Amino acid sequence: MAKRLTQQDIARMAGVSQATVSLVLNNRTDSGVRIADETRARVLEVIRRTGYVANPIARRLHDQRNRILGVFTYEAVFPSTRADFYQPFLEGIEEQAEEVGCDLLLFTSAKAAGGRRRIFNDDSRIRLADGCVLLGRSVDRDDLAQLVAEAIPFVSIGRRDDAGGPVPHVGADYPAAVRDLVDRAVALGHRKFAYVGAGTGAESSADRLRGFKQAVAAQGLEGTHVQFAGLDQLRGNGITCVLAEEVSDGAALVLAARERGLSVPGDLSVLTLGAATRPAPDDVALTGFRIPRREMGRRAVQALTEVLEHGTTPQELLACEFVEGTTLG
Amino acid sequence: MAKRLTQQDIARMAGVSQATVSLVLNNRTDSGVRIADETRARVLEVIRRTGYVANPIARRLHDQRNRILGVFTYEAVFPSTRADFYQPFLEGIEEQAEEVGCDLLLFTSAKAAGGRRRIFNDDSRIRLADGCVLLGRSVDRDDLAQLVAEAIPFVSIGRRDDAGGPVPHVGADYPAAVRDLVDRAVALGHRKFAYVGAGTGAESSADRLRGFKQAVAAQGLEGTHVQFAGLDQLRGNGITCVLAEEVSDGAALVLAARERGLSVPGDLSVLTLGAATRPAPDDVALTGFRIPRREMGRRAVQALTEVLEHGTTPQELLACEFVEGTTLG
DNA sequence: AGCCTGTAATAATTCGAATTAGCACCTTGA
DNA sequence: TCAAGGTGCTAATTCGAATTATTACAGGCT
Repeated sequence: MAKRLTQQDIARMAGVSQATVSLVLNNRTDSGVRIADETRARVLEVIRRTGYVANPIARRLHDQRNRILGVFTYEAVFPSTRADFYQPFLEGIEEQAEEVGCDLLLFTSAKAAGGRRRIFNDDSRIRLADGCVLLGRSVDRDDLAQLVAEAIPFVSIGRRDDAGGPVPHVGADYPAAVRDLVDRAVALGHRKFAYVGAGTGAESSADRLRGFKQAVAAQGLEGTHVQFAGLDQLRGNGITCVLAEEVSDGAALVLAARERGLSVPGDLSVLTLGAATRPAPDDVALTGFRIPRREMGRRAVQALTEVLEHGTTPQELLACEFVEGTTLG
Repeated sequence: MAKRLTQQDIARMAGVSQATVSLVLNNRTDSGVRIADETRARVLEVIRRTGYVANPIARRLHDQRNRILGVFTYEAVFPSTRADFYQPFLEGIEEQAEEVGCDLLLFTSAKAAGGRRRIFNDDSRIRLADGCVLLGRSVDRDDLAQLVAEAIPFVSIGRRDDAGGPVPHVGADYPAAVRDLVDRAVALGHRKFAYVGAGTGAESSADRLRGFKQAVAAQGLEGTHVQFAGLDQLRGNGITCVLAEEVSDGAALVLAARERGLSVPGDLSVLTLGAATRPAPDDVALTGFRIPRREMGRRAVQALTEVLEHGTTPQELLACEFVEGTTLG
């Protein structure tokens, strides 16, 4: 197997020094560097003849960037059961990575010590990348704290509470989106609301519930919070509008109501808050909002670029887009 | 911007030399190298505390392994329009990569000079990875030849013709799968067949058509080949069984026939050969075969491991599984 | 003391390309 | 004839980790 050509080889063939080859190759014409046209031509001719291409490895060693961005997820990204959630984010990430000329490193080697991957284990490879995008509904708090403590350049997709310091993130503005939904419902005459879902745990859940509470408080209305949707219970309390954190919960509620002979949105309005932890039927046109997942992916990579270049700590919330369905009236 | 830690830094902290850190890190215990347990422990402690990981670039400049496997595709992998095709392969790739403890590098930086990515451009990063899996319906012949010529470890998913030498690949055994379909149809009484699809260009197309021709020849029957499916033309020629390369073409044919009041498979049988270049409706239960995409992904990574370890040139075709649908009778 | 034998660690070099400092040569001009 | 200034190129160093050759030192033996 023919050994790869080096600049030294080219230099020898052209009867010049390795430095000259490098200068010609990089077309350096700035101050203090001059190569005679005749020499330049001779070197270029040898390069053309041999088809020499600079070894990217050696080249990267010199500047301080590998042009590799890491993508960390707490579970495998490709299984189709996870596709609904990860896919749109990754699409944006890939797009922007292509834009800035970086390759993406998926940390598949992070062995699941007990089912779930960890960023920091005895042989963490996180530093292989120049920086890292964190992807997942929730993020291990210890991992997060360590990332901050060790000043590893990273950006979380999804807002994160401080963890021993501010956490750079690109999230969705759930409070605003939920408030908007409540306000629309109020405008249509609704007065008694229920929030169905965890409302706690992951920041994304807490943010939604917070938006809900803010909205009902601002309107001076009643709003209750339950973990699970009990149709009878809701109806019994005179609730006319339900906000379901999970899309699948919302859809299930609509189907259950209709099965019971109730009209949606005639008797009950159901709004969804976009969470897609579980796959949901797509034959129910729920009213709610769309999480700008792809855009979040793009922005996360842009933010990471800023972190890498200026050492900043970007935090940004993107607006969610209202989706006109058939379940609000 | 916090500079990346180097072995020199670790050495300073542990009060030893850079060489010692390297030796400890690589767990070198062979002849002539000895590190006192106490020293080793001290160095390891600093490494653990700092989360230091060797710079892959520098490491790769010197020897040959990074535990990074590259994945090259000629287009973005994540857009949902491409998901049907890439997803199952990637699932297998990710699975096996996790198995062997390697991270995956997606070459998103390969600038699309004119829409399509290229492996070799002025700053090819292919060598960042230990080896590379090539993914796509067709592969640029020049790229392939250069990979072979430069002895870059790689494995193609999908059989490839020689390109200045044998091309390592893990493919699907289309000829056998198509022959099997024809034989089944013959057993049910069919005598006149048509193959609908390119049948040329990509190896996967050519292989299918070859299998088709072999099968009808072996049975001494008639088989015609057309690029596009014209229902009238097919019927006019007395054809009773159509093999459609593309799933979407097969589905379209079935829908068109039924719209025309024809019965499938009563009046016409339609078989699909699994190509998923375009998204297809999933409400038509086509009879045909399943391409073991996920398994191919797995095997490709295994094959790549063999290439890396033994310098072999594995070539393997996996069997396709017959899928009993409702369109053959 | 002098010599040998292990043991434990380090200095120095290597990989390939980029960069900086500086050398050797050639004109000019006084 | 010699300093000044410009031109064209190269030697030497750098990046970070791996490896080879070498040194330093302790303890045992004659």
